[in-house]
Amino acid sequence: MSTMNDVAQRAGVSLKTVSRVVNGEPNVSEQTRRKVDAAIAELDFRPNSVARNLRTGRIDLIGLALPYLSQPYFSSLAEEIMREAERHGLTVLIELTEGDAEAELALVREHGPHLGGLLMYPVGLSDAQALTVARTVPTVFISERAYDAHVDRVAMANREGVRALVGHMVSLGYTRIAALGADHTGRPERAAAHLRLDGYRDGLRDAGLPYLPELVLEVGTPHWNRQEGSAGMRRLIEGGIPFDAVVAFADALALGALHAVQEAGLRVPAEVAVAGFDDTDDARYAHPSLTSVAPGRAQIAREALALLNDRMNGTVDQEPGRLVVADFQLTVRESTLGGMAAWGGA
Amino acid sequence: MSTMNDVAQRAGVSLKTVSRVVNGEPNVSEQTRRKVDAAIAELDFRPNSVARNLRTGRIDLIGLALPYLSQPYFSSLAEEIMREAERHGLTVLIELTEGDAEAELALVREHGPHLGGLLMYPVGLSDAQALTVARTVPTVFISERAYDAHVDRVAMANREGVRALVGHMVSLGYTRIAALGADHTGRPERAAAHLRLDGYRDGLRDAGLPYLPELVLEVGTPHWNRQEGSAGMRRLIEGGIPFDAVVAFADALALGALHAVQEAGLRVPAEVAVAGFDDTDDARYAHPSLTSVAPGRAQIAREALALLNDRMNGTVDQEPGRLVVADFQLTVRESTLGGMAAWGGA
DNA sequence: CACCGGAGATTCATCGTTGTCAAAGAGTGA
DNA sequence: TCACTCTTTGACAACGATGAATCTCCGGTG
Repeated sequence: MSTMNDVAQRAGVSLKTVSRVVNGEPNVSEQTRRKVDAAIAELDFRPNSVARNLRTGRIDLIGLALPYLSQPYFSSLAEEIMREAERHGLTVLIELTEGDAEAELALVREHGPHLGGLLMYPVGLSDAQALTVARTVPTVFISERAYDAHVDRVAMANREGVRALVGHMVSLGYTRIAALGADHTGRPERAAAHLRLDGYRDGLRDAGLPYLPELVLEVGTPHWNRQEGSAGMRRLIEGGIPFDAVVAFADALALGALHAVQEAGLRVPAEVAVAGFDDTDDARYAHPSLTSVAPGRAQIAREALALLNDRMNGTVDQEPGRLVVADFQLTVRESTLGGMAAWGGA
Repeated sequence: MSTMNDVAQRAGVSLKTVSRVVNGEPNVSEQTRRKVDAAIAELDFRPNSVARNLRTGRIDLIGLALPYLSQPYFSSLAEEIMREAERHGLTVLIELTEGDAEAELALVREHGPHLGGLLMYPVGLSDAQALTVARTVPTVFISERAYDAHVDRVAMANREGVRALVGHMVSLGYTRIAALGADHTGRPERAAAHLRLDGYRDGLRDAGLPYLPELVLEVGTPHWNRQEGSAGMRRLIEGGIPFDAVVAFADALALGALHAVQEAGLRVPAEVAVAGFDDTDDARYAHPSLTSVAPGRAQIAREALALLNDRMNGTVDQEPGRLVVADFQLTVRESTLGGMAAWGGA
């Protein structure tokens, strides 16, 4: 590992001049610059970011706090964010919270002060705690839950997305549309479920269809998975309640529902249409491929980093928190259209 | 952000004494230690790891280079590794290579010198390049491909795992067992496929069954996914070749196969048994739940970090590379047993 | 009583950079 | 030629911590 000093000696200039060249500062003659560049190349010198960070106080390392990595939505979000961060010249440090408020706070206490910024998908954090986090380190939350007005947040178009999904179903002639994944506990960490249910109601209202509580299925676990989806759907089927479409609030639920429906001998989409939310890879590869709301992951990543960048540069230091809602896309596949695309098509 | 200096002033001792206390060094009186601890608590002081790293040259940050995060095997591996690293007091920096040798090298050139160590799941790296990487930074490869004898590597029991899987099938009475996921290109980056095929042959030989080339299905893409699994299985079915079991070399392939088999009207496992490799969550939640070889992810994480730790401490500096093969477990579920467990069990 | 050993604490230099400030050279106008 | 810019360059301190060397007591010895 060569240092700036080595480069300086080799180029026959002072250390500071090398620093100037490396950082593209002005007031270096073309000739010197070339000499230094040559020496840098010869020694394969790379500035020591540790030392640089120490000196400047700026850190090009940002944290990304997620509950899990093993769930498709989070791993693909992480991928997008890492790609976007690279464009900003930032390195991403992923931290797992397992959805525990304690861990979320501990992480911030521990690493927060030594991170340039933090992107966090909070789960257990209360309003007050979120504020604490944001005061420790420049933070942008990626969350469906509305926090106190003083923190920045990027969210999905939960409500509009499901509304559009219902509209899509209606336009295809389905009228008894079940909702899968509702939550009636009202707990704030289930905000996504609440908003999506609102969207479901909106969609029905748009179409002049009645809201039928018996078509609204609550599921149990805190995180939506296939088992829950399948179990919920079976309850509906066994209850003998007629339905011709299912809007699931997550792809995992939809995939579970798909199974239960097919297991019951119903054809998808001929007899029952199924759609999900998240547009994960699993949805694309399902059989039949699953219609889903793509929440604009790339845009979420982009916006989150844009907001964070502002915070890190102090551009918006005292502003109240900003909220960005990403655009969504309705990705229509076989599970609501039938026979139009080969299995596996996008 | 308070510094050691602040703590020193507050406690009325020298900066170095604070350093001693923080690092648990001897030769500090109990009384002083208490004073310092109190000051640390009052100021909520946390040592600046950037400065510490600069001074000591030791870095508690290790890289984890993976091709993707969005594939279940990798994201769950990453989770395990992060958990294990925490136990060693290390922080993990995940880097994505997209399976490109160029990116793998670039990453090492760029970040390598400033990382304490590196865990890498190489894809495109040649033998010579792997050695280059290992010389840049203490490295442990997690890879099925055998590299040059001078690098450390942790691998799965590819061959033994599939062999056991075939044995399991045989013990249940299946005799025409198809292999899904073979590779005949011989390209070294497909080592996993080669080893698993070897295991398949071993299993047949153990049982005294003939190796039938028409039951061995090659798949196309570099990474195994459901579409490929399903396409391969359909070729087999349409070819009219009789079979009563499928050993897929990856869960994704097995899930695709499951669909194709069921689509063809065959019951699993009554008429056809299906099993995979990797033991991902998807396998557990599939319908029927999928028998799979669990490659010992936790052990892989543990061993990889143990090896890396040695390298980082220079304990084994000049030794030739070491190879650890993790134990595997055969996780038997409905897709080979039938009717014994409720869906989603195990 | 002078001397020694050792625990407990301190001072000073240092890791590899960047910010500040001053010095040296080059060019300009009077 | 001199005073005065403006550009280019360098010396030095500093970021926050640790390692080496040193200093200060204090009790124990001969």
